[in-house]
Amino acid sequence: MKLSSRTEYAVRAMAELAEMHGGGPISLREIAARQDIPEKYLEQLFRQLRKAELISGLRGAQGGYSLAREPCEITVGDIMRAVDGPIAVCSCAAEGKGDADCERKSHCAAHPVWAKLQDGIVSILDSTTLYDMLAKTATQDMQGNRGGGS
Amino acid sequence: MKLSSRTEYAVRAMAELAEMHGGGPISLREIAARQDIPEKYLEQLFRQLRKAELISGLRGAQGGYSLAREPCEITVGDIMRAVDGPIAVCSCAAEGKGDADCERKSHCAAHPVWAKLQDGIVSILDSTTLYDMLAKTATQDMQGNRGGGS
DNA sequence: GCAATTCCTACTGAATCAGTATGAGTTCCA
DNA sequence: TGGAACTCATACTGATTCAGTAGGAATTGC
Ligand code: FES
Ligand code: FES
Repeated sequence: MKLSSRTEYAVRAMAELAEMHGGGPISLREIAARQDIPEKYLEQLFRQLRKAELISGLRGAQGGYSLAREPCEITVGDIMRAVDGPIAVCSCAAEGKGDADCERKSHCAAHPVWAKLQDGIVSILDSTTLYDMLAKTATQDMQGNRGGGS
Repeated sequence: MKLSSRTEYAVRAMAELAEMHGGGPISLREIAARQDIPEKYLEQLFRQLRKAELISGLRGAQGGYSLAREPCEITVGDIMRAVDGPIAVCSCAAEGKGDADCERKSHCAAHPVWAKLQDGIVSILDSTTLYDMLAKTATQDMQGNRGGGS
């Protein structure tokens, strides 16, 4: 029940890209440096993001990457699926599997729970766009919960 | 973003135990057989569930396991934490970590998303009890979606 | 033409995970 | 009283996945 580093990195990098949206393309190197992500690793992720048509790359000197759509049109779920494949809480409750799931499913007490969990996760991920993310970091007061309780 | 087999097995086994709740203790072997889970593996999980005081074991011949509380008092979250440790969507957003998290957190655009996700997951897991699970499998009509496509 | 950059494949070392093996301690029953 | 049926505990292993690296080809601006 944990996010992969691919997802964590990819989302952070995309947020960075969204923040710069509108200007020219930004080099992978710059993003990697600003977010402290291994360059070569991020390169791999960007290739997948590009294949998913979330970003577009511009080769050559002065090249770089930029968003392929508006920030409000890219969700965290999109990013996650691009780098990690379909979202699946467990093999018995994955998205995009019409019928050929677990044979046990019909009489399994656990299945409705996994389905509900899957649904909850997907709906959060799919309803949060890059735009939302930036907006939230700007109005940072709701997160300002510091001062450890004893 | 996937459940461990520990969790999947443990929840299924606990559901089995809940179904039998009220009668005498049930042997691990029987549960393992009915749910098709490797015996020795399940034994390991049961030891953890016992330490977490979710079940209690009775040794010797005719011994076995039984729930240590009522089914409505045991949540899926309890089971999960018992076998897999604290629930943490990522290291930056784990439960029970007051302050010493990621240093990046305060200006990280991704963090609110992880926090929300974490929160959503935990609230589903903590609000579903074994009792709820059994009730849902009883009224199985909402799940009765069969008949292969094409 | 050369420097900066994206694009692509393959590899590796480490960590985690699922599952086994083995044996000791306990209790019921014949 | 002995043994069968259990739980309890620890340690090990093999497989798989994951995070990260290496090396190089193709493209473009200056
Ligand atoms: S084991 Fe597959 S649905 Fe429960
Ligand atoms: S990287 Fe830790 S909160 Fe975003």
